[in-house]
Amino acid sequence: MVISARVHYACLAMLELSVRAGDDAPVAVREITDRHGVPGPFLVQILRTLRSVGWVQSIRGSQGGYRLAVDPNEITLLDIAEAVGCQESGCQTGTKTTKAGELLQRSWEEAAEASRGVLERVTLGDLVERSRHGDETMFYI
Amino acid sequence: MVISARVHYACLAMLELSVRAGDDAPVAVREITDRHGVPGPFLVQILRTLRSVGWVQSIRGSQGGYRLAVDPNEITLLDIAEAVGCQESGCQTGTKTTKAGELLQRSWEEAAEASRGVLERVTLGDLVERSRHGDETMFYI
DNA sequence: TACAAACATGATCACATTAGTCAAGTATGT
DNA sequence: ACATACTTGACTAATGTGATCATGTTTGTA
Repeated sequence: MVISARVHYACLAMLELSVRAGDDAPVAVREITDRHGVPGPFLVQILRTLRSVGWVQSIRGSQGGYRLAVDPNEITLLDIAEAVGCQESGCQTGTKTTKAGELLQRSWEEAAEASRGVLERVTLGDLVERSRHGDETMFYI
Repeated sequence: MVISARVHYACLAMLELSVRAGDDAPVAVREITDRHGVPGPFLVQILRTLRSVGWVQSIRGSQGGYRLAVDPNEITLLDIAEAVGCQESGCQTGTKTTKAGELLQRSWEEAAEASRGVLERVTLGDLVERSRHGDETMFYI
């Protein structure tokens, strides 16, 4: 599970749209880039992807922008990461299939599963909640 | 935590050297590449790194090769991954420091920590053990 | 209707990393 | 001496990522 800038930006955008889900007016790309310092044209690329999976809706023309098209409680960080494309750490090398190779491969998969497990337990709704309240939770070490 | 081919190969080599730690003769690069199908010159590069951190010893000349220089029970997969260099998924983007950005960053770190946790609980000794016995353990889902 | 705001789309680029190769050199056992 | 095997440094090719640009289309508003 590699968290690229693309994934980070996508989550920032989805989070911003979640926070402003109740607004009448859609959110312009410009507003997101200004607030979070995300490069504009790059964010447009990412929003296109998010639209193609149906999580955001775009409104064209003047006063246009983007709007969340799903329930923030139904979308997890893992969903977003997978949607905008993060390479799985599958590590497909041309190694012969040996016992050692299999054992290692299994460990890599367990590790990947562990991090996926964390990300699939965090929804946009959770983060909106945390950003509004004091955020005293977490760090259950 | 990205598991690159380099990391995979490094672990294969360390595992092979662990299994044959009791042998009199050192293990030639050629033997590892033949057994596991790892590209030779690339493995040499990796072994150089492993030697620089003191985990393997090289014996030059005819009948030379490599030998494990540490206790297999003291080295974990995480150690090896970090030694041969795997990029941390720190995701340092130029985003402004916003509440949303911080919350996300914290999630990325928790996810990375989870996968590191898995890898730091697997030692070379464990894998040697598993490869010798039937390997009925694991898959604690 | 004209215009500006704002999204749509496709092409393109620079850069870093990764995987892998090559060549020339050095050490050592037989 | 000679073959084996490690040493070292430079080098290449492919890939992915982050990012930009130009051009087009839609739509609200004066």
